[in-house]
Amino acid sequence: MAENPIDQLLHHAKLRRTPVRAGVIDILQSAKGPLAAADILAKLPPHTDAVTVYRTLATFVTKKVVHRVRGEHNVWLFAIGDTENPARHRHPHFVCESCGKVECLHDALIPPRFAQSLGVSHGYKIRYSEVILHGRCAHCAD
Amino acid sequence: MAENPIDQLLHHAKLRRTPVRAGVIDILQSAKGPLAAADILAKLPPHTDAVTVYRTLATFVTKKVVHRVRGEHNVWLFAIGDTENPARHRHPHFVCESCGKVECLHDALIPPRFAQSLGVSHGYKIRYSEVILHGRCAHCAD
DNA sequence: ATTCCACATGCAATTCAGTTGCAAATATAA
DNA sequence: TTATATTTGCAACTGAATTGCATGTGGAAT
Repeated sequence: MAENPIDQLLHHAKLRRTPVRAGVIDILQSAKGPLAAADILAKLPPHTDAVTVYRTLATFVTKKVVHRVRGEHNVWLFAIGDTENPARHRHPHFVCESCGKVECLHDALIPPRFAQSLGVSHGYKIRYSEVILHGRCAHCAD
Repeated sequence: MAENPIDQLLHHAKLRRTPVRAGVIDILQSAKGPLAAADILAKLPPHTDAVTVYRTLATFVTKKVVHRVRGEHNVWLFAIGDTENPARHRHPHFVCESCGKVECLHDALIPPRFAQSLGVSHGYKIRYSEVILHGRCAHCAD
């Protein structure tokens, strides 16, 4: 029972270690940004079942192992989150409208009470704010 | 050539007046919030073709007659926008995680330079900020 | 009022992300 | 090692949205 980082992550989330789960975590950990299920599937060993990947990702989202963002075309993209600190999942994201690249702005902080400052009607309870910045990345700008 | 509001809107957008276009505008104008293509289709006369509705909405988006928001389950929702003032399309939206209702926060203002304040990397050009507040509406709260 | 044609529509077929049901396989605790 | 709750794999399905193409039409030009 070697407690490498992946084992720790899965154990902490109370999930069994399976090849697909370990593979998905490994892929997301070395990814530069959020990936679509199809991208992840393509990086997994051949013949890996897509349904298993979808279910793995869904499980990871509910267990807060990963978080998901919407890409330009309403496709879910997944990124490793901070299991210890769920609030860390709630960072803004950037989408490049030219190359489609998506980035997590890990360190950006959505101002506390930001939602309230927007004038939500009385009686509404805000749980979290989804912030997606659209523009052009350094590579695609000008 | 009666220049009622719908005619004005279409004429301003340099689009021909057709029954489906007029119907979609009429439906969106009297809607309480953003609607999915399927909702709009359901309110149009029977046997209206779904493809026409999708194409109509796509045209309206590019002509800035309407704007679109993503609902809870990655489905596009459409709402009438301010054709005169495109910046008005860029308001925050609210999604109720309980009943699924989506609202335009027409009057809320995303602070100028909000995006910049989030610490985007150098060289990135932000075109607009997408803000979606998730929570529970007054009806679903507590 | 009539003509004409770029633009808009209708239909059928297709794509693509994601889901569901169920039987077989397997990770882990006992 | 065994027992069982979980997870996987397969096949079939759903639902949003798109595409190709032939037909129809709004409205400017005549």
